[in-house]
Amino acid sequence: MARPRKFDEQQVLDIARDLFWSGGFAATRMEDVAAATGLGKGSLYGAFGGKQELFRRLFDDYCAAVVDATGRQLRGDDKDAYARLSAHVHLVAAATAADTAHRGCLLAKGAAELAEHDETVAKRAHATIEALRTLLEDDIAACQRNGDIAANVDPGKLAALVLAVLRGIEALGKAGAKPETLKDIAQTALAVLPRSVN
Amino acid sequence: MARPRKFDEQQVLDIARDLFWSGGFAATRMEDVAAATGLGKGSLYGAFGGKQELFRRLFDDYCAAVVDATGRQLRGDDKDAYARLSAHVHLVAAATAADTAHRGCLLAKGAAELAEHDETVAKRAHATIEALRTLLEDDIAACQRNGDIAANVDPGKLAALVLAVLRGIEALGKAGAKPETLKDIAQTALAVLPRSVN
DNA sequence: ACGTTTCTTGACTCTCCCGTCCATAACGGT
DNA sequence: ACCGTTATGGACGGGAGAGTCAAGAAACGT
Repeated sequence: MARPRKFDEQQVLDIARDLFWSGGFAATRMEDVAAATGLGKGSLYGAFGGKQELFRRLFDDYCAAVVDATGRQLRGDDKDAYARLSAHVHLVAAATAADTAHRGCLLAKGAAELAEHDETVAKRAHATIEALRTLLEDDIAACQRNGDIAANVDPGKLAALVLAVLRGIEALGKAGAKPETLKDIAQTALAVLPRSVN
Repeated sequence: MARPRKFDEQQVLDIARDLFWSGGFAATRMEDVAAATGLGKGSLYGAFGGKQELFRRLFDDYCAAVVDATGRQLRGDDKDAYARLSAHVHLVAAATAADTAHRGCLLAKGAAELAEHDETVAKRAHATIEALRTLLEDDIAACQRNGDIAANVDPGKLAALVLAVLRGIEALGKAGAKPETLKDIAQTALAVLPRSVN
């Protein structure tokens, strides 16, 4: 009954996300998004409403994707819980080291630039962090049930510590730390976790 | 022989720093700086050259101040090295928790927003991080000489880990973590450091 | 006192970019 | 085939903000 869209909404969001990710919110122009996607500005505004709303959409998507990916890495049997934790920590370090453009994490970048002025972004960032912490806590608790990590430590506190280390790795990566340093941090962090005394 | 300045350059830098710190680089207008300092825009541009240069100046000052303050907290006798380390970690957590405006660290914020586009800022941020790491390493080495921390661990790697935790605490604080969580992280991080087996 | 030099002020220009608008195009139902 | 509806795209308006400029003010040396 009406003219259908010529573009894929999700694809536009992905392209826009990369632009905001690389350039930041303020430095990315809607015209850039239009040019990169091949859309006219009218279509862009018609479909997403505005710069702020567009960013919120892709920020939401990004947060959901991060939590989802982390969940897939960390959920599983108690038996492999420690292996998954170790793999995840090393993966974050490797990914940060591989990010030669030092884009960092859109979560951190977006939050740093917008959280103070945009309640929605701030809330979303907070919820994401909390979700990541919970995933870590669940996995660490599994490690404890399986005897890989000392059972006499609060898994929630260990999870918060690991999360801080992971966020710290990203922060240091953005600040230009050497890939080797990042990998060392991951390794040392895992090494100092209290193992079960068998 | 000529008209002297009516304002104190350092004071202007301090005020401008707070503005950039709270609002970010892009969102802070030179007019805001002029209004907050009581200066006209002409004086501002005459004294500092432009927005970018002004930011670089105060960013440099901030970095130097952070390194200086950390140095004063961490340098000293081997005997008290561990106490200083512990105090420092707890202090960072407490300071982050007390930052109810979630301004975070100007170092992280500035680096996130500008490092990609401003080589000077990126280099300065990197140098600052490296300086902090070295201070931590020296103190941890002192702890090891004094028998407070296991001597069979590379102090450089422990320093990198502690630094990551500290940066992570700030990142989580900005993301809205509860003060209690931040303090827990500090405490847990210190608890998992390998103590000497006496 | 006078001139020189530098500082001060705020109005002005110029650029940039968000968001809008409108003429046109494409589709589906009837 | 026609018409209503929605998408398209580019031109346009408007506002905001970075940086400039020129006229006046204040100090200091002579």
